[in-house]
Amino acid sequence: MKTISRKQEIIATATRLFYEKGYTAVSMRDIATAMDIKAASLYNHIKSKQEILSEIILKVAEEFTVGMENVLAENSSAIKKVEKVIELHIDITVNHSEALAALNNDWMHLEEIDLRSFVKMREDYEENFRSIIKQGIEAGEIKPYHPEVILFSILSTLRTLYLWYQKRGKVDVNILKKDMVSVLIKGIV
Amino acid sequence: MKTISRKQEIIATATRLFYEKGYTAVSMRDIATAMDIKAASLYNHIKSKQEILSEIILKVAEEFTVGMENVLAENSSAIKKVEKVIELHIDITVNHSEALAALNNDWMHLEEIDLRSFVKMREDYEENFRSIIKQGIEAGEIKPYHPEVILFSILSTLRTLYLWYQKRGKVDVNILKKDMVSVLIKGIV
DNA sequence: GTCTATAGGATGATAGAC
DNA sequence: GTCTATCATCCTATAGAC
Repeated sequence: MKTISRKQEIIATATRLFYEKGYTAVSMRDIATAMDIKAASLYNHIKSKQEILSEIILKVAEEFTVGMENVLAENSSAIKKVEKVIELHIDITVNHSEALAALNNDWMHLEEIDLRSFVKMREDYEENFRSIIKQGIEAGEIKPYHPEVILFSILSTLRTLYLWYQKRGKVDVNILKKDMVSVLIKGIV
Repeated sequence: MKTISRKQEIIATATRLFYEKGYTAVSMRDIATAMDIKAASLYNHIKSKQEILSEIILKVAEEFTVGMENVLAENSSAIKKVEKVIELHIDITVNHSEALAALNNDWMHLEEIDLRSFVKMREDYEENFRSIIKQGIEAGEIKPYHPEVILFSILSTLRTLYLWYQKRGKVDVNILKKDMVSVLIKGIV
């Protein structure tokens, strides 16, 4: 078992503080104080505040991207793929619930290169999810509602799941998956 | 037709900027520049930055509170009440889409008195919605899924509707209501 | 790897002239 | 009602000692 590096410790502390107050409202002094060191010491491990944000957001964004690619690579029905996407969100929520606050609310404070990279990943993700739903409708597996409404309705629930997951005190993952799949899917099949 | 006061102009400008970058990332200078005046001039109309935030958030929060009271006062089925709640969210989204960003993401920066007042309203609102759903389940109108999952799933979609509404370019309200009600309700009845 | 000291600039807010 | 000038404080980040 490797002990986590000082850099990872900084990122973990920042992730929690960003979750509580948002990126802009948290100062380098806040992060340092929470670690019982001085703000200047942080710069021995990271090069800027934006780098911290970038590491938090892009790491999780890449997990979504890889997860979606795996779902697309499957040889299964559209409805089964939607189920897999729901499970992907739940797994990431369980493992990185606090990081999702930054990803949802503070992505616009990324520096330009990272911002472009993030927006691209998010757009691709939505587009992939959209085509799964459209294929499901064409195949007659999913009811012919406006695909955009279905996409938005499922995605907005999954994207804010981290807020609820924190509040409820870490429900059992498998029960969560079963119930979420029921509620989100039963309405559209 | 009364022309809007300078104070309302400040609030409208701040609402837009808070929507784009978040409360903490927007300075009084930013607000003033957007109005083509100097930051010091703002203080002739408002007493602090937090007062602006408070006016934005509490005004909309009160609309939700009043709207929910009207729904509860109705003599109708639980499922009809859920429909009315969905329509309430859509109406508020259409009329105050930018203010909903502050309400969703910046409420924690309210000063203490307003913070308490806001949290109370939000908790009461959720509790009222929860009991409508529970009554619907007891009456056999709503499927007996975990009420918390139903509550969260509907509420998180409605709460982030403002993001989607902005992006889609102002869909027709009545079409939006019909589609949202279908997608959100059909899964649980 | 952490510290003190500090640069250089932004921030919310006030005082007082016009 | 807006301005200029300014205060006191906070901010990110760097330099250099230990």
